[in-house]
Amino acid sequence: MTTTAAHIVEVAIPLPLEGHFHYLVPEPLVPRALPGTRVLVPFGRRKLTGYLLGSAPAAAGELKEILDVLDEAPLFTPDELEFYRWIANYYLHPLGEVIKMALPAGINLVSRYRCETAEDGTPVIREFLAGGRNVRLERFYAALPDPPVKPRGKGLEILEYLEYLRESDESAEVSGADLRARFGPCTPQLNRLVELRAVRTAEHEVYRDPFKTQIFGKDQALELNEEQKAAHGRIAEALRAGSFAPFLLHGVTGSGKTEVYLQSIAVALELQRTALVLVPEIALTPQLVGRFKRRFSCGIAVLHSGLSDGERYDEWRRIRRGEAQIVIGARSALFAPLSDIGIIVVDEEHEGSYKQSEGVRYNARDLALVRGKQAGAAVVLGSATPLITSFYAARQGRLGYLKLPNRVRELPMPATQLLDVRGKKGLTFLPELVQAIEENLDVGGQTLLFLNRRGFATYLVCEDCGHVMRCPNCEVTLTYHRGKGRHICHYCDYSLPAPSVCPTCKGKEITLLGRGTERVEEEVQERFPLARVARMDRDSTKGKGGHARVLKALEDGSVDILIGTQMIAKGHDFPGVTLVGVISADASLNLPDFRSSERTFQLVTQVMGRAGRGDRPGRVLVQTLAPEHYALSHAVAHDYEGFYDQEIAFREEVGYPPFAHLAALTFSGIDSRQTEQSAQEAARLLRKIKGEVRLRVEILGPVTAPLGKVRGRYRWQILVKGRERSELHRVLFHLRGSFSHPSTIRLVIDVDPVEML
DNA sequence: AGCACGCCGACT
DNA sequence: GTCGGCGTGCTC
Repeated sequence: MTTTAAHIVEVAIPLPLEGHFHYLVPEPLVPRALPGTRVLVPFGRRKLTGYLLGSAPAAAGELKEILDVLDEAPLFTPDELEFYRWIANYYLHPLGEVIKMALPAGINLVSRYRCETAEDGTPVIREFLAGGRNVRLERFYAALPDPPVKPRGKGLEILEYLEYLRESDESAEVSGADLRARFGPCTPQLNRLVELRAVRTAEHEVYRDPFKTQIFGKDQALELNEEQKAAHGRIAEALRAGSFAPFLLHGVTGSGKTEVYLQSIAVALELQRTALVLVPEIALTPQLVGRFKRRFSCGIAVLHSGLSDGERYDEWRRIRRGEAQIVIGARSALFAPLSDIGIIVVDEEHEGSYKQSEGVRYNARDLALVRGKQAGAAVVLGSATPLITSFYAARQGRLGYLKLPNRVRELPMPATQLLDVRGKKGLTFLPELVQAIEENLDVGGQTLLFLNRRGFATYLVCEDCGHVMRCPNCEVTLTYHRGKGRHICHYCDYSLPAPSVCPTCKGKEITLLGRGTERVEEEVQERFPLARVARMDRDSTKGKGGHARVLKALEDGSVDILIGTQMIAKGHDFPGVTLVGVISADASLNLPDFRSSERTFQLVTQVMGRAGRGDRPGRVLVQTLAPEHYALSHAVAHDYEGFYDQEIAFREEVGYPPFAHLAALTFSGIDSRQTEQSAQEAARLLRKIKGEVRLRVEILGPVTAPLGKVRGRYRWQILVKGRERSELHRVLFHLRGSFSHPSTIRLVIDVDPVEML
């Protein structure tokens, strides 16, 4: 046995590189070089932070030595590492980058170079390390007994205050920031007090608490109805059993899902376990955090991308130290360093915002199941309109199915009606909708008008030659935004000033076809001049608080009619809304995406759910060119089962399996001669698939010819959106004849992990 | 990702 | 003559 063998470690580097690297650990660092710590390593001619994975048995070649161990204690546990490895493997992403993404931002050291001028005037390049931890230290003050001398003036006031505190608590300390808040600027006085030995001082780490100044009241568990009790009972039973148990909580809008979450979490806490709650958007966290703070007296941490690096790091440390038992946040909260998780809630599990689409591409809804499995936790996927995938998994018995078919407090579901707009294309509102809005205004109810198209006109046609204005990059039609006075591409943000001349015939007459929210807002104002009208979409809510401002106006009743895009469909609870009008349900129905029916059903159901949540019943009118489409007919009938049955049948028929989030293509055991054939077959299949496709391409075997950008890699993945389909064809083209020996190419698609657990 | 090495075009 | 363009290759 050699002594050095034990001192070889495996290190993951946060760079887009396959594989890990091995280093020697110098003797003095051995006790500190634990798995889960960050280490500073020489890498090429740079110094980088890597993550120590564990000891390695032996390694070939010359090894470099670790320069330093950067942490006193591991940042991640073996369990967490296992989770990171799962992610790296599933999403084909380097482990080092996965770990970096999972840990709070801004704590890594990297070498940088700086040009300095030496004393003799010659420039020198100095290497230094940038980045690093981000702990806030604050100075605390406490009175000492029997001060030898007392100052006068403000100094005396401060001293008397500190002495007063000391009487009730020997160890009472006050931060400099608190003293300055109380006494105004007083740094010189404080320094003087320390100098006089009347006050002692110490530095402590402090947390930056995003909710510090808010005061929360207390509330109590609400009475559950029968279905809520049944759902809660099954979750509680699973928690007591203590093993992995995934559930789909299918509760109609307004059915009280949150109360089920709260009471289930209470059970987990009683069992001394912790809880993780994921919400789709930052905008929804404050509302929910308030509700949790009123209900629970334990530590609650919040994690989302709206926090500063410092705040996030502080919340992370609180969680790691076990000072928070509940974590609430957006998708990145999935990586909260909670120990012994008992329950993971994924609220509005159907929301697309659970997908991370930059860097490590992951879906927090999927990974919640994986983390839950590893932790032996209950995982509750909650939604009024679950993913087809989830519903299918529930049917197959892979997810426990918990149903809340009724609204709480015996509120009825809104009365709904489809309005056929065929042959009435010029009208924004059919007479029935106009009348319903008038009636609703008369009785003082609020109205939501939903249209999933921003801007003023969505289709710009030249009167003279019929040319349609399109984006030169994306081929999509340009949308006219009256507010900005520009023609804008909603795909890439390319824009032209308006009014524009026709690019082909230089004609000046451009007809504005198609309606966006801007035009609907204008029409509503013309038609209902006395109504107070507001608009909510990406354009009208730009900047911080824009979103909250519109919602506040709706809440306090200063808006009668709100026009908006899907933003208005999301989980807000406004008791004053009694009428919902869908201007056109067709925009989302005709998107080139194999999930357009699913999306439309979800969107229409969600927006319908905003109606009648208060004391008065709600009414919904849906205008469409396709009233017999099953997504719409089932939505307005509140017939979930019917819709899911039909959609699952459709998926099976067209070959988009209902257990896959994306479409599936698998090619295995292909040798060089079959490659061309398979590329052609893949291209043919891909033409049939609409929407987004993520392909994992694995080549097992030697690659002998250049493969464009992917040369030298044996595994990679490509995400292909509709308009990038040609990019995939290019890659597949490159695959042809690239293998001198029989190889295996597998093109695999994302499958819901619940199918694999 | 960086950073070096290397091999060709337009510059003081 | 060399400065710098980015193609290619490597990092324990």
